[in-house]
Amino acid sequence: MTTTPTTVLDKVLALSMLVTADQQRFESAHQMTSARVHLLWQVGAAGPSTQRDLAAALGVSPRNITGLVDGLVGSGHVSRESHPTDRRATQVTLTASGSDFVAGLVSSHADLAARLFGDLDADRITAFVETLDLTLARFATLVEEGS
Amino acid sequence: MTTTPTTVLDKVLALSMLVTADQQRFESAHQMTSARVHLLWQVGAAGPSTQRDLAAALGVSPRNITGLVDGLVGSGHVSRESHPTDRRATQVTLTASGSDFVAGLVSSHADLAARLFGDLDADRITAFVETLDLTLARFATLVEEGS
DNA sequence: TATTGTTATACTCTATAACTATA
DNA sequence: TATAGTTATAGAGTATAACAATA
Repeated sequence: MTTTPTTVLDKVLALSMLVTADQQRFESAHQMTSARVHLLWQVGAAGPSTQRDLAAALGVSPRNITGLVDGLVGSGHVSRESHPTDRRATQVTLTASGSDFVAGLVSSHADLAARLFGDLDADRITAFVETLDLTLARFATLVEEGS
Repeated sequence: MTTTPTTVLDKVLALSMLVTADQQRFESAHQMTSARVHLLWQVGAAGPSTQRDLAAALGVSPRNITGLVDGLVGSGHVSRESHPTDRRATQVTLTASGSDFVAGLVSSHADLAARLFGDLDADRITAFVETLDLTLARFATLVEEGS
């Protein structure tokens, strides 16, 4: 029985889709959308950020950030604070409720990872990660060739 | 150096995101959106389908399918044919252009898979797929417990 | 009476372009 | 002159609810 490259890729994508479905359950349970969660995650990771920085980090337009922040201010997850040195800019900051949400997100992610990979042999994990690293490195090579 | 389960999961997701980015390049090169590609892929896999069936397969509302099919009829990728036995229903069918597009999609996917996994040792591939299968099986267990 | 697809309406995410306030 | 964010406008994807034609 030979395993084709396409089969391997499809299994990776199947796993990823299941993880995505899990995230969506978390989101709808908290009446939150993916775009807003992404923004909260970013602010949680980078700390208070200007909308400009968030637009760059999320790869969307500044106008889009305005709308997402509007929604998250409305739901009480973030606040707009004045920038200490640049009066044009605002700093998007997590509220207590926003911090709680991000903490829940992180722990839900860690829980899932632990239940998926926590019981596997150390050797198996090592080999698995090695293969992933090889593949990710190969992607970088492809991008160089492609562009 | 210990590898945490979260690190493993994040690498899987990183690979998946790169694949997704590759798909998006393909889509924008063909002036196509993910939702429409998904519908075309489904029709390619299942053959001519009612809009009802497509709604169920894609997990979206029937109304949504109406809009997607409208767009794909406009771009010439599908046509609405009358259902042979049920006069309420329409059958969404690939045109020649739609079939070409799906064929391109399949070969692009296979190409990427070959470049990512084609040169790896057979042993490494076997171990990798085994771990993926273990993890996917574990997901099924989680879902049973969860619901 | 139930089902298929459409019209009506609305919300979220996304984009570009023009504008205001600052730098 | 350039930059940060907003208003204006538009389009795609998504949803529910009401309705027509057909089963």
